[in-house]
Amino acid sequence: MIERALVAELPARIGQRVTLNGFVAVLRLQKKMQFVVLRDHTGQAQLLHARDEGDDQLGDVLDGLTLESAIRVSGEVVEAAQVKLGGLEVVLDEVEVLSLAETPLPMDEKSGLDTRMNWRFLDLRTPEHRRIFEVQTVLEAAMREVCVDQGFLELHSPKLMGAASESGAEVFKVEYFDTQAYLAQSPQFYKQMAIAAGFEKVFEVGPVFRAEPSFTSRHATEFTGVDAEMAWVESHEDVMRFEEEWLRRSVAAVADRFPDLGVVVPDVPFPRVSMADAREWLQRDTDWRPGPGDKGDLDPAGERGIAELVRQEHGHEWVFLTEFPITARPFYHLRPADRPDVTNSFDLLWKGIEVTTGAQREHRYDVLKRQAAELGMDFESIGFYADIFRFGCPPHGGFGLGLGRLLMVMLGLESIREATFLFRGPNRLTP
RNA sequence: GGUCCUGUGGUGCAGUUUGGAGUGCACGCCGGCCUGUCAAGCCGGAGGUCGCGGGUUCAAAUCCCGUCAGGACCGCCA
Repeated sequence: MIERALVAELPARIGQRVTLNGFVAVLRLQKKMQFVVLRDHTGQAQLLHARDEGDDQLGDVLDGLTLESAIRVSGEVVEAAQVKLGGLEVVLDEVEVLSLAETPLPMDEKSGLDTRMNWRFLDLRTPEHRRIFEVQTVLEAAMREVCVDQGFLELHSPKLMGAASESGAEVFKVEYFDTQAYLAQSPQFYKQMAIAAGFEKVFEVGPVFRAEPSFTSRHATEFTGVDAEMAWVESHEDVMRFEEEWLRRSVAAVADRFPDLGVVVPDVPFPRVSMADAREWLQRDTDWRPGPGDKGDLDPAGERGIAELVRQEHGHEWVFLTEFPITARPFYHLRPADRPDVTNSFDLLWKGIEVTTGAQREHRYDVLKRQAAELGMDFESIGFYADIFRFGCPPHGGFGLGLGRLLMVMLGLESIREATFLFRGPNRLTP
């Protein structure tokens, strides 16, 4: 393979002949002077060719270029203070068109999000869009590193299931030979199985599937979930203490690597507000009121409202909402002995967007069975799940976090579609 | 699933209220001119079943009904 220079290295290679690979970002072809801007994943650089009067094959090749074509070029790197792009340019002696782009391009930087999604591979050539996934990579690596530091085992639980995983509602059905399978809505039950297996602390980063026709800027039918579960917890407070420190370190890793993003590394502990207090606070200090069909929790407007109140009072972007009423939580959330109307549970909001749900889980077989029955569920029919609690299961708790949502809030993106390599929603299965 | 908004050359828009020839703008595309451009510039050109189907009308991008697609908020959630 030809030794390839990257645009970012060019300042250190002035006076040398280099070979660059990249896309054609700009063409400014004049009669005598031809300028091309080449873009690789590290930056953009101006290429220059002064046309000859006579036979000029190189100039002819440049004349045939189109925007976004993939090219390989060679030439000398020269200092050129007048060049606005980095004060240097490459004087070409060789150009190879590796793949000529058709014209015109089906989208440009002004295109709407849906058009951009249709041509996502072109959209992602934009440096700012690529950046989202550079941030994701650093964020995810940091999350994994903290977990490994803390002795967590990484799980890869199955996504094909014989029975619906969590609530039993809104799961995708798929054909499975001569029977039916479901796509995992959450690794919830498998994380709990790992706890029963004595794994102590586990986490998983993987796809989850939701068959909910949700048309909002923060929902997807397939997204990457980051889940963690810990054994021997005293309450959900232990889970929150882990999560806030885990996030502080993970966000710090991003802020460290990408200082220009202006990401605020949060202080710990994060503010905590019980659901009951949050509702009271909102009704006292804002015009928020419970809507019809109120279940004792908050709607998105309430979540934005409480986040704003917390920001004013504590100067903090994050808030744990705790002690959700049992009406708003699934049967397996643990209810404290002294307050049977609430659960040892929490949501975590960042800038008013829900990024996490967590809880201490009910680990006592008989209690779990009773709570399931109260919601009209036959606990034992959920197959293997009931068995987890029959042969000694540690008290435990954990949480699930939406990676795309976290990125979306972190980068101030308008939609989770931007924070997802290839978005999947109710009306989008391609590309 | 509910409510509201939007579909007009390749892209992004204006035109729709008050019906009158596919009218306009920016970018892109094609051709010409152009020694240093850098949001290149100047001149010329091509490119449209106005999302789709039906209706009203002498006449529909424009009004009405249906339908499809997209968006915002709600419900649901991460």
